[in-house]
Amino acid sequence: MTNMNDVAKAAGVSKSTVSNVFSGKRAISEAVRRKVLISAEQMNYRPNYFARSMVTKETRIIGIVMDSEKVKFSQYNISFINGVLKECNRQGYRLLIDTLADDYRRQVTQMTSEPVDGEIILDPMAVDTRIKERMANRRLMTIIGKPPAPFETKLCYVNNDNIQAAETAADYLLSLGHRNILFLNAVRKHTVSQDRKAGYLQAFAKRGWEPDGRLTVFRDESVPSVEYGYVTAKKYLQADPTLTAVIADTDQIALGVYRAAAELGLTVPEDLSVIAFNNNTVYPNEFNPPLTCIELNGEVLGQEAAKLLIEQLQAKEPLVKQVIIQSRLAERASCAPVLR
Amino acid sequence: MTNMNDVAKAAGVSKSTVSNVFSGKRAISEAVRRKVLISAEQMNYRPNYFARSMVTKETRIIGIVMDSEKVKFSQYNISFINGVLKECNRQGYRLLIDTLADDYRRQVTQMTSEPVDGEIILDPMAVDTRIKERMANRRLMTIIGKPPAPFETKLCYVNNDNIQAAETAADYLLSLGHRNILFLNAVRKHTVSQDRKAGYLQAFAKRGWEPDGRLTVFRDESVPSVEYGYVTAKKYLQADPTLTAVIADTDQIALGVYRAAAELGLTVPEDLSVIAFNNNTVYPNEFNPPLTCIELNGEVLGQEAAKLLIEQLQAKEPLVKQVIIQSRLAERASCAPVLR
DNA sequence: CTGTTAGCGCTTTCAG
DNA sequence: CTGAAAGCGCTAACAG
Repeated sequence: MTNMNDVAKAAGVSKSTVSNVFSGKRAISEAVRRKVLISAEQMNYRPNYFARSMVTKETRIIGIVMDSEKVKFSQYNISFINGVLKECNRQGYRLLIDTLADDYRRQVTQMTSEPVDGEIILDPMAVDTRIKERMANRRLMTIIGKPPAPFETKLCYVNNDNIQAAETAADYLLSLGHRNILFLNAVRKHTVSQDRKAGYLQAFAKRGWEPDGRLTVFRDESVPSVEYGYVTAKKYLQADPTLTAVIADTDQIALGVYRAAAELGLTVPEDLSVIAFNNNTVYPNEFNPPLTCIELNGEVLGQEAAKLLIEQLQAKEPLVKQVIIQSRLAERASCAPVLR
Repeated sequence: MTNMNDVAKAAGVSKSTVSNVFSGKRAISEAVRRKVLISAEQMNYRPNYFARSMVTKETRIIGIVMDSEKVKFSQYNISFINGVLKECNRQGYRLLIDTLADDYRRQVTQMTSEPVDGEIILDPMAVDTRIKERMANRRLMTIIGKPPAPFETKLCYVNNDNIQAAETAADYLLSLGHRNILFLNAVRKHTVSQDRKAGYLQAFAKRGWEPDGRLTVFRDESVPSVEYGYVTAKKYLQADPTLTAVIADTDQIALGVYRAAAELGLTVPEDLSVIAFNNNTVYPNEFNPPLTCIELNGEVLGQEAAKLLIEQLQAKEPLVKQVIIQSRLAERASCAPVLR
């Protein structure tokens, strides 16, 4: 590999002149600049990324770390990633999927600093060693979702307003006259599910009511989405004919609900209203009937996360800031007033 | 930041001993090893990623580069990425989304070597500067899809067997008695579309027939998938009542076809058979009727791509190898024998 | 505006 | 099995 010295010699200038041509940190006369660039071009030279990073202590790479057990992007993540990517591109950063399998993490030979300036942490958990460890090392990060309670006021995070989202969903159904609403929530351990439950309760509370606690179901992680929606909805709908509406955690779960309804001879939305949280506008629109949704804008979430992280990287002072993203109701055709 | 020297001093050993403890390149007595590890732990030390990379000339990061215009993962890409990630994890590599906006790429200050050992190149085009440039610099890569003709025999690539896939689709419809089959193909410029067209023609040819050339339509990139399926299918179906089947490039396009059919009073599959290429088993299964597909296994593609790239990285000799992935027919309920 | 010099933190000879 | 010394390719501080 040809290096800076070679280029300097070929162009008949000093190493630091070449450095400055490429880093732009100091003005260089146009004549010299051109000479250097031509030599570099001929020799097919480009500055070495690591050598530069080593001295500047900056990589211009941000990491995204997910739960190392799953190491798999979901439907949900993809729009998020696209948002992150968009902002990275705007600001000249690269994105590293910064998850190593646990087998590797534990090996001493793999114990190195992370090659990133900062990280976006996905799926924070109530007890999260990833976050603790990074705080101990003063690494910069932004969390997606609500961080564990002890850190909530100390960290940067970006989150959907899950309380508002769930309240909007429940309130919408209540306003259509529904009273017995089945809530097919996500996995219990995540903070999202707790917030959504709170929002759901709040919608009832605002009217001075309280829903039947048994109508909030938490998902079992091992069951696929559609299956979860199908099995659970079928069970509850059969057991309780007064149920007139379902809130589903995702559009795929709603699909399962549709199937259950069809099998039970229930028509959506005449006999059963269905609403879901989701962040994909393509499929829900083509469901039969088109699915009314609370649209979570994953792309905006991702973009804000990247923006907030990069803001931290460039700030002189430590920065603590939260960004909460509102979601909105997209009325389509899966909800209707309850028939008396 | 604490460095190797600090740890060496604290542990009362030399720098190179510390180095060997962390790199595992030379055996170290258990007593010394433990002493070093304890000191490191106390000082919260981890070897610096870049300093190491700089001398080993290895990053253990692989890049994935997409068309820098779009910088956006599609539905299609996600399972692919998951496959790549799976293999990276298995082998202890990290994944960098190695796309910088064109504005940045063109800046001299951003001209550096890429911080990766090798790259996976997405969406190769007939004339692809990304590939040319990398070949000139002897960078290691594997291409996804068929590389531009001049390089086809010189590069590693992984591809779906698109000819086989399209032939299978067309043959299936022909065997059901369909003769006038509309083919809603992808964008013309990609090699995929050409291969699929070839497969489609081949199915006819094997029976000594030739389809009406006007029945193969290429997609206009600017139109969203569902829209493309809807508008095109509607137009052709109205113009030509002898059409009894459609091959759609993706499940979303098929969704558009469903809508067109519904509007024209055509029932799927009785009046119109629909089949699509796709790599998502969740949604198509829940369509009404469930969509018969040629299933492209994106995850396998991704995994093989990563495997092939890492194989190159570790090979002593240059390696040229191709991996072709077969796809299979998933019969669901959107195709039926043609009625006479 | 240009050049000289001293590291950044690690691995890698090469001697012990 | 351990240690000393020489670089990897770059930037930054300083002097001209």
